[in-house]
Amino acid sequence: MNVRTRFAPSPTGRLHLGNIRAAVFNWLFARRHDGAFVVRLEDTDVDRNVEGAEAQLLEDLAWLGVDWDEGPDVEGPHGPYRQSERMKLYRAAGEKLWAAGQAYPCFCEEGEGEESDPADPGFRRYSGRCRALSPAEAHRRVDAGEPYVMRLAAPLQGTIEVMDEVRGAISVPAEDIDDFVLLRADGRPTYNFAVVVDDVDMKITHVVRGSGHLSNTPKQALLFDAFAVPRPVFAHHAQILSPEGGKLSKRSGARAVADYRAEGFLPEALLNYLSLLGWSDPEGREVLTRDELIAAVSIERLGASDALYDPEKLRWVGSQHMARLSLDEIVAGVRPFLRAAGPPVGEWSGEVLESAVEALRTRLSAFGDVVEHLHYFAPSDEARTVALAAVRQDGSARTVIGAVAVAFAALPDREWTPAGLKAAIVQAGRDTGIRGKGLYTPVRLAVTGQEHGPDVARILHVIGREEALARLAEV
RNA sequence: GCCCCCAUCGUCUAGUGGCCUAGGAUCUCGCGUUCUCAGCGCGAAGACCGGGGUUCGAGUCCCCGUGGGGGUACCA
Repeated sequence: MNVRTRFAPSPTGRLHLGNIRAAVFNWLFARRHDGAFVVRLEDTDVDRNVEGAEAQLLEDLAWLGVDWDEGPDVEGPHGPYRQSERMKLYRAAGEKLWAAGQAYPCFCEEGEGEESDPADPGFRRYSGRCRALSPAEAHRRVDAGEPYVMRLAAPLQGTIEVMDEVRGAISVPAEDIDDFVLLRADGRPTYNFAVVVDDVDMKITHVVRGSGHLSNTPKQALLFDAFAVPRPVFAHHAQILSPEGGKLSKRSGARAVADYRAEGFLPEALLNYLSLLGWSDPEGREVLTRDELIAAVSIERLGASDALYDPEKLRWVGSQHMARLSLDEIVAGVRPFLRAAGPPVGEWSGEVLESAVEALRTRLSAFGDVVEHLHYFAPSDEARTVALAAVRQDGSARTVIGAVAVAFAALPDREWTPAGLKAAIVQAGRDTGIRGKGLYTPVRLAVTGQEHGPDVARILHVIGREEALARLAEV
């Protein structure tokens, strides 16, 4: 079978962690089987469409490395790929179902003709009143221009069974699904109808999505049946919930894909983390490349229970991917963030830049993290004041600083390197008879204003002779 | 209200009746490496939601309860 999957977002805003999850799996799955991945825009709700959202959405997908074979901006044999441009198709599909006796026009006002149950306050269901109309009358009234909606002639009794690849067979009583609306009075399709018409037309073979869509599935299955086409494979995976377990909303950490991008997060790492929610590698690996994910992905390994978004683990995955990068790659990734930080760090280049990145690389989950660690090179005034005071109070420390300053001053320029500086410090230690902590800490304090941080020699290399000597002289 | 789905360490998960005195990852803590921090290595702590069944045997199967998620729209 030629696998075809799709991602069908609404252009209502940025792509979020929640909605991207389905895109990731569908894409991985299509690639795994050399199939096609289709992007379709569900923009039938004109009021909710947001200007520019479509372009951003595609941009976010592209950044993630999720590429599509057919979509709004790619010609394909099953287009157009915007629902707003497919209106004729939905109407035609409605007519077809009517002609086949699977649907019927309904002339009731909205809310009219519904059954209710005094014993069950929340109960509401369309009675099927217009279903009883004779074909002749229905046609007469439609032809007369009377407003109507098209409803599905849903099964009256029995149970509707749907096969879900993740959770097995699920069934719902037929009475719980009424003759829902397919085409609105203004001719626009409802969500469930548009989805199925498109999935049929676009020959979608696997519908993989979050468990939130599970309750739509029986309705959609009924529609596939009404069209007399085979149902696609349905698979409902875990949905992403907020860290607290509630719905993933902006407040609860549902960040836009674009935010991660802006922070310099590695797209491959985000892809990796997302795939880990509700899916597990048969070999138990947790850090996987794009290609490894494609090779490993399968519906069988999808989980049924919802997963909580865990920013901590995301960071860890990010750091793991970062660790696999070469120094050059990190330098390149970090450069824009350094530039934005302004001088002097914005002007680092060559060996100095490399040294700085080498000093910081184990602390990065994303390129943008680099700015949080710049204080190691450019300490705040308060930090230095406090640190300097501590050094001045300590006779041994002052001795060290003096010796180190002398050693540094004598260091040829070409030896102003991490190795050369380290040697100079060691030499100063020998001269003063002070070693270990007593030797390094005063230097670190005087230079960085902090007790902890990356290799002191590296920091000295980065800040340069002039600045380094100036700081030591302040003691 | 009614319908559907879900339920293993705080979190992500492995586990398809005996291999489970429940494994891995993250997080936390300790030790080691090291001038310190980060990283890395090693170790510790930490879970089968509750109650009934079925079975020689249940984390694994069934039922009920509880909790969570979703639906119940001429929203998507």
